[in-house]
Amino acid sequence: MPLTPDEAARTPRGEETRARILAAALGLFRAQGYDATTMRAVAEAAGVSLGNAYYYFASKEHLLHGFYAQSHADHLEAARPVLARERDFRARLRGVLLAKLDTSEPYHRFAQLLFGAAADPESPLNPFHAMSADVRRQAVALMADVLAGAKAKVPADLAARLPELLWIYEMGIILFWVHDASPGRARSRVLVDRTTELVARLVKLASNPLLAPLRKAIVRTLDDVARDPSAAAEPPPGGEPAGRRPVQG
Amino acid sequence: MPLTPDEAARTPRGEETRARILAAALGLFRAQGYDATTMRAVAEAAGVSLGNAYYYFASKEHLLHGFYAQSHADHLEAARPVLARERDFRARLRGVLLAKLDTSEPYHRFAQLLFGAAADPESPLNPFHAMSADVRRQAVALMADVLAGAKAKVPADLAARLPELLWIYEMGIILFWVHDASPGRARSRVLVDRTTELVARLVKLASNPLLAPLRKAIVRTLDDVARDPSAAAEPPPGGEPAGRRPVQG
DNA sequence: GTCTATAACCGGATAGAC
DNA sequence: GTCTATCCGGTTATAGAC
Repeated sequence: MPLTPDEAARTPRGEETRARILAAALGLFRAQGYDATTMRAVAEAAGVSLGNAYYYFASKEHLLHGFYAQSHADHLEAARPVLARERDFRARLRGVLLAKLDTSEPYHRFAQLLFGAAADPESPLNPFHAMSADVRRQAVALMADVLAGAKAKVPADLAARLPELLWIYEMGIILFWVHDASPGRARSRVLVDRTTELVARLVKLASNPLLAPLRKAIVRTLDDVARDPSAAAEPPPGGEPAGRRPVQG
Repeated sequence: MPLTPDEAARTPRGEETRARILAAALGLFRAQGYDATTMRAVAEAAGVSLGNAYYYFASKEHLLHGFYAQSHADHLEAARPVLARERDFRARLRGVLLAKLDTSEPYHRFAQLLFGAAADPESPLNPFHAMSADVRRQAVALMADVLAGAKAKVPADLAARLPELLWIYEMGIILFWVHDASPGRARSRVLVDRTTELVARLVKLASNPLLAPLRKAIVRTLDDVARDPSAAAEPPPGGEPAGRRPVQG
């Protein structure tokens, strides 16, 4: 049973075929959405057989994985100038989030689906899931950068957790954006505008000695809880379980 | 084209058949999960034909709708004693959330799927979606009750928004719970324990005059944003669109 | 209006030959 | 690595019975 060469040895030709399939899929997803795009259409557009498409991507969902990577790369690129220019925490945060919305806009319809898959813990696409740990780490790292490059003073205990908190906040923004039907997603941009200011004020408040007890309580809770919330059952060493996702979809 | 009698005229016999199908589905979902449960199996377990099952439930997803209703009814029931007994805000909130976890526990595996569907704005199951507005309203109403029955003093502007905020908080708890693989979902219970205390402290702080400007800014943002975040395109009056969910799934 | 039975369509996924 | 053939299950359609 030759499994798909997900991260495994890749020949140059295989690599090219794989890329062609992914590109075809992303193009169709963007043009028609996810459901309307059949694996058969993807295969045809890529000029390969249906079976061959499945050789490279174990399921239709796995094709979405390529989207995450692409999306984050685009985001990094768009955020670069902001991070280079701004030193104010709020300005950095705001710029990075708006960059996220900008780069995601062409995929708005499609992103809804992503969020659906992302909420399913069994899905390999779930950002909490081990397989996507990489994507999540990178997103958190970006928030760490937002913070590190700012002149804001943040208590050490909070600073350790803040990037993760900001990432969760970013997820919330994206969730709103996904549901946002306003023209040009204007309301999402307003939301970023408003809430980044609030976040900045809260972070500033966190240094207030009067609020130290509360801050410490919050950080302690985070510490206790942050031990990988998705520490799900390890996959049995040396092989896939008998059926993949045997129970839930 | 006779459509399914969703809210429409129901004869007693039809009502009974409908209930039998739903019960069969919920049982199978709970026992085997969603994917593993075929519509054919549901029909067989309910003692009806496949066609008949589709006569009552337009799609497999629609069966999930029954779950929301059942789940909330169970929650209300379990929360009743707590709400009758406790007057302390934090105790009420904690009791209600733990009741939610308790009543949801048998459906833990299955609930993951629900969350997947819930994140999809096109899905009729999405709690933000109009079709489920009812379910959401009820959940928010429960939180309003948590607040109203408590002796806590909350500034009026915040009090108006707090039930919704608490509901979002509840959603976050559920999201964590869905991903919680600890035995007996112990970590989720700890999370409720810890965070309800933090929430109570925050609510108490909200009355502090020193923090009034921040509170007002937050409430104003909420007011501006709360104008139905999912005000998606109205469905064309007088009929279903040509294809349902033509683009996204 | 409620229901059965059956056949068919469609698309995701798999098996096994080349 | 790639293909063709096939399976499986959600969904639809039809035709008719109570």
